[in-house]
Amino acid sequence: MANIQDVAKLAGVSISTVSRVLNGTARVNNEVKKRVEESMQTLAYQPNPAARSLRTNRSRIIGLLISDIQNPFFMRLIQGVEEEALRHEYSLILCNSNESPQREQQYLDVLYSERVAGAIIVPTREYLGEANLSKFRERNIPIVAVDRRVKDKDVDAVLVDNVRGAQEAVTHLINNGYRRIAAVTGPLTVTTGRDRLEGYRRALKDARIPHNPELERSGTFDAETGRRLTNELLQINPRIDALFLGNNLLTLGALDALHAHNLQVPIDVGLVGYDETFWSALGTLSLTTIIQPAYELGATAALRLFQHLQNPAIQSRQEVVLTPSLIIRSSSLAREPQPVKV
Amino acid sequence: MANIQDVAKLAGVSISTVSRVLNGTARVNNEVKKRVEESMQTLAYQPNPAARSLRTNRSRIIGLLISDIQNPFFMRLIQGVEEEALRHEYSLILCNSNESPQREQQYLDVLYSERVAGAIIVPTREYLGEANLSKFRERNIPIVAVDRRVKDKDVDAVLVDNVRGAQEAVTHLINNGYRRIAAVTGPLTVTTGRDRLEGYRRALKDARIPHNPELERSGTFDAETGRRLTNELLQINPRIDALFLGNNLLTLGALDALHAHNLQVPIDVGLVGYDETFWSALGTLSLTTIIQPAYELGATAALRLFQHLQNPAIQSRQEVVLTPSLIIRSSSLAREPQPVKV
DNA sequence: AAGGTAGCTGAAATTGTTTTCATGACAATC
DNA sequence: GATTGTCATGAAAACAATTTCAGCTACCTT
Repeated sequence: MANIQDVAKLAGVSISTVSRVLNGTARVNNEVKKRVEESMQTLAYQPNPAARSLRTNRSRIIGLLISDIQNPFFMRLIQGVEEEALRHEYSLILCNSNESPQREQQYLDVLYSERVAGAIIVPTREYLGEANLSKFRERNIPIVAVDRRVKDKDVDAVLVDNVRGAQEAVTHLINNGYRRIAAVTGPLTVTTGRDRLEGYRRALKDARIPHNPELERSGTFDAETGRRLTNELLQINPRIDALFLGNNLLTLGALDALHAHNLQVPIDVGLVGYDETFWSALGTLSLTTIIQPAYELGATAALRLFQHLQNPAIQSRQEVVLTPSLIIRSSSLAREPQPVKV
Repeated sequence: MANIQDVAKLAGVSISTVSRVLNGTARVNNEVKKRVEESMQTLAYQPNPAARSLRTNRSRIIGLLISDIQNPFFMRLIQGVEEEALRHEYSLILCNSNESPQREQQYLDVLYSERVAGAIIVPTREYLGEANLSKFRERNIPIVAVDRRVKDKDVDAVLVDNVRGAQEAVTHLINNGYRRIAAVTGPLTVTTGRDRLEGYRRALKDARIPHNPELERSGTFDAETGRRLTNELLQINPRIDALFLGNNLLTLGALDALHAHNLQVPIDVGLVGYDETFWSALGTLSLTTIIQPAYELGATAALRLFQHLQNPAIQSRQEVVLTPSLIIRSSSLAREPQPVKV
């Protein structure tokens, strides 16, 4: 494997000059430059990233720490990050915290000690912790939180407006005649759980529907939880007439529970889900859902990270909020529409 | 950030000794060792991976190059690799070729120049090419192909028995009274496409059902293709009575096409899919499918890779073949069972 | 003609580790 | 008592790049 010396020798220059051509850090005579470039070509020279990052204390790798690799939503997000990284000629270290703060911490340590150039994180908790942040800050490694906000100061975030999404979803149910609307949301320790519950409440409030805590359930973002909580809700009398689900996997479990109870969607129970996914419109299934721009979420976070990398001087914290949209299918359309004035 | 010198100074030894303690490459006096370890503790010392891999020409990172990050099947596979990597204290660079050989090549170059310790690849083509392989071989970077076989010599592979899976699926349809069975499979340029078609043919042959090329369609592994090819198959007279699908996304498209034609599964058309996934048993849907051990596929490939890394002397090529299994649900059970003797 | 400057280039230091080679201490062998 | 061997340790080289500093032209200014 050719190294910078070989290139220098072949081109008849010093390694400094080769380095300058490589990085464009200083002017090099055009002819010399050409000769160097030819030498790099013929030797198929590729700079050694280890030597580089040893010297510069920075790699061409960014870390992506997500919370659930099983969730299709995050696959889109990963893809967004990945494509943007490819475009900027960075590689991507993928880490999966599995919603476990311990594992998240473990991976933060890995990313730190690997000296990644930057990190994009779907946090599992409210704070990443000043201990972590100051370590990264000290080494000038930017961090961008994505999908979920953290309370730490100075952490950039790229989010979707969850309050708005949920509010829109539930308002849609109300406008279509549903009144006893229950909600199954994610953990209240993360903004995607809390904000969507908040949106649900606001929609009810705006429509002057009394708030009933019994109709609110929350738990972890998985199908089993969706099934369990939906089962609980279905025990309640009088029966709920609609269900708002806080993410795609919760929806999956809810559908299962409804089917087990022999309840038809939307005739017996209206339904609006969160996250557009493979099975949203599959066969007889036709779910009204909130679409999140998952790909854009990832791509935007990556772009923000690269802004930091290209201009380390940027200090200001930035919060980008993308807008979800409602796609109306039949799972929410069995009652007489009864728009409520707000 | 403390470096090895700081540790050495604090412990009152040379850096060589610290290195020896760190790597266990030679005996160190117990007391000295203890002192060194304490110093590492107090300084929160973490070895610099860049310096390490510069010296050893090997990183603690492995590359995973998959062909479609959107497919839930690969998510499970990724998770298998990721957990095994974590256990061995390796990080994972994730690359997504998107079934494009160009992008695959691009990423192979990235992995090579990043000096990954090893690579796990879901190939998009029949050959990785001797040019690539010899480069990796020269630097002693092991490669393991996963899910799909390549024809190159000396590439380890971890596979699922696709012929067997498909054969089992189609035999099951036959045993349950279906006779005009069509197949929609993936691209014939990859083993997961070709082998499953082969399994389909063998099942028919074993049952002495005449082979009808018109009932075989193949295309890329996505829902749109599944829909299109199923639509084509539904034009044929007399109508097919069952459908075998070559992967999860093809199944998704097929279900859509059947629904659009107002055909009921399994009454009008029996169906067996490939890959167990979120929507296999969702509401009224109840798909008989071939389950692939996706997680094990990834974990096994990673293990094989680490075998190579721990013992670079291993030369022998190994092909591990895992066994798929059939899970019977109602999508294949509307006819009178008519077992065929084989 | 002397001095200053802009533009290129090279030598050498630097980064943090692993690894080779050398050394000294001490025990075992003849 | 001389020689050999083993063990623990340190000094220094090597890895491949970036970066600082200094030097050398060639040209311009006064």
